[in-house]
Amino acid sequence: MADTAQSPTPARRRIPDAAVARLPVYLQILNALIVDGTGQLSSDQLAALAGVNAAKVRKDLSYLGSYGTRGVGYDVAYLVYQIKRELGQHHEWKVVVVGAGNLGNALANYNGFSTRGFPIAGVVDIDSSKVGRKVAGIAVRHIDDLPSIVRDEVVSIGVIATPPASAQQAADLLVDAGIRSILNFASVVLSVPDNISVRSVDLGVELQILGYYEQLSREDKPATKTKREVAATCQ
Amino acid sequence: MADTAQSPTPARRRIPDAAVARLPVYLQILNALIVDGTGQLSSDQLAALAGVNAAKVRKDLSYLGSYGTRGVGYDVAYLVYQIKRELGQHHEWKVVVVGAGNLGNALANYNGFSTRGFPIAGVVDIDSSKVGRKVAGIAVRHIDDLPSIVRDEVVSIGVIATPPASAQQAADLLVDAGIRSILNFASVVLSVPDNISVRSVDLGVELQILGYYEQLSREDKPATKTKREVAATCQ
DNA sequence: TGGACTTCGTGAATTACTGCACGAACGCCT
DNA sequence: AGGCGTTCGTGCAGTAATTCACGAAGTCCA
Repeated sequence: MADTAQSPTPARRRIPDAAVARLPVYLQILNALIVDGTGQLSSDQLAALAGVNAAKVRKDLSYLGSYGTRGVGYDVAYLVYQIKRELGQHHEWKVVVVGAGNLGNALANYNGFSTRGFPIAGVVDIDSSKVGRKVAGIAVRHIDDLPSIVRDEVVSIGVIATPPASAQQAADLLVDAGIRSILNFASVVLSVPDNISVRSVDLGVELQILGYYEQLSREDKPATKTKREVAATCQ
Repeated sequence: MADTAQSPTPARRRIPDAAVARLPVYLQILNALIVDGTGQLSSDQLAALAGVNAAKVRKDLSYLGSYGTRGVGYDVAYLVYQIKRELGQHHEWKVVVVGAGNLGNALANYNGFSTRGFPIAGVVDIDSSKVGRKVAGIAVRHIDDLPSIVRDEVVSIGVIATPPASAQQAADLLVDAGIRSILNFASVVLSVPDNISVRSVDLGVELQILGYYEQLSREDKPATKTKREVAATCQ
């Protein structure tokens, strides 16, 4: 998925990476269902909502323990509780954003962070002219303050929203400040120590992947279709 | 994967999905090397720069054809040419952005789109008060104009940068307008016909995945380490 | 020219993930 | 209480992806 990522230090206890990546999606769906007042649902229903196979849902959930009821399904609220526990979402993880440009701005203003348990402890930038400016109610601070922000606010995750040329430097500073989990939006491959987790989201890469499949489908259509391919493509 | 993604209609000709996701990364690195004046490089070197295994690099590149020279390595410029060909990057794919909020703004201002062959043909929003405002030199248009923009500008890819509640509606409109590839930044699972490719990037999900591994590493450290896990975690 | 050295390309082995299929457990209804 | 229908949990087979390991093909230099 989302997918472009350096391997996030798979210190795997037991849950497969692929399942870990799906649990937050289930969680998101279940949270929405709670608002709707849904109390129970089956793996079939959840699978439909998540756009995956029902067996996969059951297997993914089974990594958490046996929390379903045969003949009935899963209790939504309880499942939310268990997924949160497994993901470590029972307490908040504070986030610091490096880079107060367009993207940093958008990220700071993005509600999804704080509402999903990742409050923004600070936004820093290397450009002194940006320091002091307010972003989503938070004053931008100078990158030199990074170590003290991380220490004082107990920040766990660093988000890199700098231009590509500064991203490695930002990563180094985050690591020096004691951060061990980095979400990188710059389109460069970061070099970090082995015990640091990095996930990279590169918008350009995502588009290029889409472009590949777009091209593929265009090649397929006009050509005299090979049966196999058509079977896979058509609805 | 960037991970979080609905399967992008794998109408696979031959290249495995996992390799398709890595080719853009290689391309990015190689483009930077051209600027540096590097003419040749080995799979080992490229692997180091991409943070992957050398055998994987060779296998990925072998899907393009046999363009390396034994004993020497790969010609950077030629490799760039071949990867671009395979990814369908020899011509540009136009993009339309739906949603002119914070994220839409950041995306429109993001250089990586146009410089990597994905020029923005338009930005649309449902909110009339935003229509006409300039975003990165482009005037925001009303979402009702979407079909004509897509038709007139020959747009191939739609980017959804709306609030979650409007994302499905945006997807429906994009599909109706003839778009078959969608990059979704809203944190909802979109429901689209089978012949449409969707990739979803959910910032919250990315953080939650990081949170999981962060928690995992914290559990491991203080505990009396199981040898296997330590071997996997330590540098 | 020939031998030493490098590096690619790829079959085969390994590992990870998916999806099926079925037994087990539960609720409901009579 | 017992049988019926539903849905979970999981062993297993199949598929996809990764990694190893080695032969083939090239360069370079004496």
